[in-house]
Amino acid sequence: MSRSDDSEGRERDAAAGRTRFGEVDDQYDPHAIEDRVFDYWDDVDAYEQTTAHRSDGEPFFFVDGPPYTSGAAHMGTTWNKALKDAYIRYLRMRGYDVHDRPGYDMHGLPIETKVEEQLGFESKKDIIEFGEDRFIAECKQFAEEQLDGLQDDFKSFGVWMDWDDPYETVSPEYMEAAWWGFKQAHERGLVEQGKRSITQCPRCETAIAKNEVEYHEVEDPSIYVKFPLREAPGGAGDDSGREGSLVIWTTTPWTIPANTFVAVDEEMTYRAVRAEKDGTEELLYIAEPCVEDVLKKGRYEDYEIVAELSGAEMVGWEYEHPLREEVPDAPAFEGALEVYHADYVEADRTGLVHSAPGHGQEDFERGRELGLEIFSPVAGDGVYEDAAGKYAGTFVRDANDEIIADLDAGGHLLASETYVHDYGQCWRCDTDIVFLATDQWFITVTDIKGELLDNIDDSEWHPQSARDERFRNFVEDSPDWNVSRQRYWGVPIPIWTPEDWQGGMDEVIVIGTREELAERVDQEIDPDEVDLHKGTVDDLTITEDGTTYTRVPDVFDVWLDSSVASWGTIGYPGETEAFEELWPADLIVEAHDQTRGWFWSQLGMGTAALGEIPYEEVLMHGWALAEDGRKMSKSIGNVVTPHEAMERHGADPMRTFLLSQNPQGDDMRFSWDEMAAMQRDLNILWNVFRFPLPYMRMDGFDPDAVTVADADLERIDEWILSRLQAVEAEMTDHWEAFRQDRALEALLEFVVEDLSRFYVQVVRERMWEEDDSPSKEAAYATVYAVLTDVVALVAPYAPFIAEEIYQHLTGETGYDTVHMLDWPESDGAWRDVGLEEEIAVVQAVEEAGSNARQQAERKLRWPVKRVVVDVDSGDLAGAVRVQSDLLADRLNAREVVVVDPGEEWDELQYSAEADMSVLGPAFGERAGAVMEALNDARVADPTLDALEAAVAADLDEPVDLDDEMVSFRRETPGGVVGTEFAALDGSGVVYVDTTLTEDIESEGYAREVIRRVQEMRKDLDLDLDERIRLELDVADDRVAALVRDHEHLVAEEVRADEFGPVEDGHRREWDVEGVEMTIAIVPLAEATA
RNA sequence: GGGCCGGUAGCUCAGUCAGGUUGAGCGCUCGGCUGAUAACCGGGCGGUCCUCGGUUCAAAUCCGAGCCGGCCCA
Repeated sequence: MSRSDDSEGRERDAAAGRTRFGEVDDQYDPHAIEDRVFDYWDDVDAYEQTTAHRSDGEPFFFVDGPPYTSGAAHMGTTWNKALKDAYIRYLRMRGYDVHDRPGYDMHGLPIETKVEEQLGFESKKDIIEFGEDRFIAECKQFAEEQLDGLQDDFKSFGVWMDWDDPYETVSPEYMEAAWWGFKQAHERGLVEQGKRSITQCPRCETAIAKNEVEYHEVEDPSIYVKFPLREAPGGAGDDSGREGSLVIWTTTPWTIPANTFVAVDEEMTYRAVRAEKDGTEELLYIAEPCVEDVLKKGRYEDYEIVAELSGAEMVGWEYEHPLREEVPDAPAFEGALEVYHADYVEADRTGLVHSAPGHGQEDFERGRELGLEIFSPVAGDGVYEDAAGKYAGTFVRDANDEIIADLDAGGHLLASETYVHDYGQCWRCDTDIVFLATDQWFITVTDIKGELLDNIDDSEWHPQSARDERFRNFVEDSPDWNVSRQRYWGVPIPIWTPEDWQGGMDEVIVIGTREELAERVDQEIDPDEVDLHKGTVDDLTITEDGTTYTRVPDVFDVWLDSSVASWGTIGYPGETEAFEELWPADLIVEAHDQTRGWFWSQLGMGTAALGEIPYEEVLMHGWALAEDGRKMSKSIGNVVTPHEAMERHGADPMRTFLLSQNPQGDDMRFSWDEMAAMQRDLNILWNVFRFPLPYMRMDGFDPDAVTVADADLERIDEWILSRLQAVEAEMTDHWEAFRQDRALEALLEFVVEDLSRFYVQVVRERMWEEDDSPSKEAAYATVYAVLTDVVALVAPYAPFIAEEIYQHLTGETGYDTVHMLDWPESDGAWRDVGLEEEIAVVQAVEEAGSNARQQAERKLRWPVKRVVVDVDSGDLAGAVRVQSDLLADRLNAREVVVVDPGEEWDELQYSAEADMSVLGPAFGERAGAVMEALNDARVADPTLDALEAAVAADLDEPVDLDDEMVSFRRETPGGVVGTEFAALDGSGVVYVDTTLTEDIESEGYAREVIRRVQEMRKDLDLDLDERIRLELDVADDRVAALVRDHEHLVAEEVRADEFGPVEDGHRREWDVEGVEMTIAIVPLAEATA
């Protein structure tokens, strides 16, 4: 065994990681361990060995949800990856060959926006000037830089995935997977182009997904507008028209040019009111509950109700467009400018709703139902087109004031004010969104909704309720999927349309693979080399049967990219073997925001392309909230970065904290305190591990020669092994139920409570024995067996400390990495429930005994004469008897006495406390005397009879007592304190007799001396087996004599071979319980040298 | 505005499905231990179980309404 005291040498040994029972740091230092273990993993190719070790195992197809490559990993991403890493490690230990390719989502508008910022761009025009190809190249470079940063972040806390070969959504193979999936959907007839009301960012000039819309407070106009009802064209005799106006309310004046109809609720009651202002009268139609408010807004002085009618009666009424002069092209087509029923009408504001299918989403849906044309005179940049007449060329929001003024001038404005409400903005550039009806490409998932809902049932979720409530609700309500974006950095949509295309999907060409692309395009391309981004494919044309097809200019919504990950990550359709073996995914692990994200997009795409849900099991975790319970946010200033957490506590404590959180749906609240607590628990593990090392090293313990199977185990050894089996079984159950947090709780409780606080405390003395003994070997073998299992159990949580401990325990004899171990199987042969119960009794009795000691103010160092355990159950009595030696040891008692159920400890007496409010009325003038007699009485049994006898004897006359008059109190003999306890199904009292005897004092003082000598040995940093010479001067002669009586004990415990004056040694003055002592020690080797 | 989740000790969370005297860790405090020692152990203090109403002999738990936080949708 190499022992080297220079730190350099120690580091080298540890880095090699192969020195069994080698020296370790006194302190648990997570950072030092990480540094060593990272180097060590590199040296032995730990990751590669571990994956190779399982290559023959049953395949397990895990699919990594690709994080988006903008910005660094935050606490949520870190939690996510820690969970993935822990489950992958666990699955590997269970023997699976786990697919662990990480992935990155690298396309999309967010990256374009960041790059635009970097380049100082303000609109699409800047991109076109810069050059689309150059811009795409910039985006690619940006995404790759971010990817490198994320990889480093994930590696830094020990995540083991296939970092050398991540799947990237920008690679040709992956983009091909998207094309292929889209083509499958097309072949099922699920792709179409159509107008849809979409949320458009006018700055980015593209549709953005609904979940990319963020809502913030804005102040908008709030106007009430009168739409004049159409008067009868035929004059007075014609009753097809009517007088008066419909009153509508809107916060978007810019949508009024596109007004197409007014919506009412058929069921609602409306009123025609004749309102008067400045001497003129107007006839207004308003919903009944809104009349007062509207007239107040319009500052009308008086009004009368002319008629009351239902919404149904108003349907079909016609009105004039209020901006006809300004916008001559405003809707006038068949069916326009009429009143219709709509579900979205509420008795709010006016109860009549201005509806512009070219802008509003609900308006659009209703307009389509009604078969109305969709009029949307606004371009993608939010600027009015020519159809908007007077307003053409103006940005819509800038036109609000002018429109309001025009409405006022035309006599249509009833009231105008402002309104503060939440309105949607683009999440990347904060520009207010506009609703537009534009041409987009869709996957019509609404056509296969039944199939989607059926397929949900093929997946198992944790928690299952998320699937059945949240996810199902979302899928039921989901509209068709708009997959097109009018941008640059994305997977180009692989649709080629013929010249003069009329919209029929039979006439378009959809390309599914690079091979097919190369075959069909007019240009010469190499399918193995071709880049599929816009720069390349925009120039490709297809000519078939004399018709030339050109590609549509759009790219895919970036959500489509990740939706194909389950086959993209295994190279399908380019490679088919892995797909056939693995697909669909066995497990995915993401946060609950992905119900509308990746969980959904994969279901949609998987069902559209392959008719199946692409994942079988989902672990859905929550978000990482800040310590204040709110989300971490730069603006609130409550962000904690993983980097910061690791700097403070290290990777293992951070991981362990994250993994101690319930992974099923609940948000996690970050907590520095909890993370520190995890570090403390790992520290206890560290101490448990390093405590026996010096002894094992000194004795040359060989764990391969002495195992628990053949060692001469003591009961306590069998107990800890039994507890270990119980913990292993419990942990496995929790892991299988996706509750690694509960498994961790069980493990830490075992390590802290059973192993550290109990077992190690009990076996310490066995390890201190200098001579070889079967008992010591059994203790070594037991600790060794427990620790080697514990490091396996802790490995998925804290891979670094697990590795460090494992390498020190096994040296050259084990695997090159702890992560190659199998998950420990609970071995029933070691299980002994009766023994576990027995020790539980010992722990309960010890706790009560310690409490009694504390009350008696007798510290543990001083022995007590005896401990009496009075119990009410035979099981308890039996357990205490069997374990009385252990108990005596734990409580430092000379003797343990059991009082069986049904028996009384004969030294115990009872006194009675008199209740004068009862005694008074009963005994009248005798009450005082009775009370005194009662208070003085001591009886052996707590019964009224005994008490009556005692009182009668005292008073010399009989008394008649009842339960109401007295309450019994236990009276222990002098020097005895009792504490109650409960264990198994019984209870009892532990009495500690602290009566001092000369012998006890002698040992007590001797132990005081021993403790102080040990501290002085520590001061000198002496080796464990260093012999010393000891000088002892005690100021009190009596105490000096007492200590001398136990000189042998002192000599043995402190390894003092000689007593007598010490010169030039280490000398200290002590105050022991008020007695002054001077102690001096010197190592004998030094003294004789 | 709607769906889902959460609100229990100063802090982090169990307990809620299946109603029966609310538990643990951390913190605080008092004490103990002393070759695991810059560690460790024990005792104690500490709760309108978010609020209000209902069901019930009995509600943290079941029901209804509301408030606060989170995610998603509008």
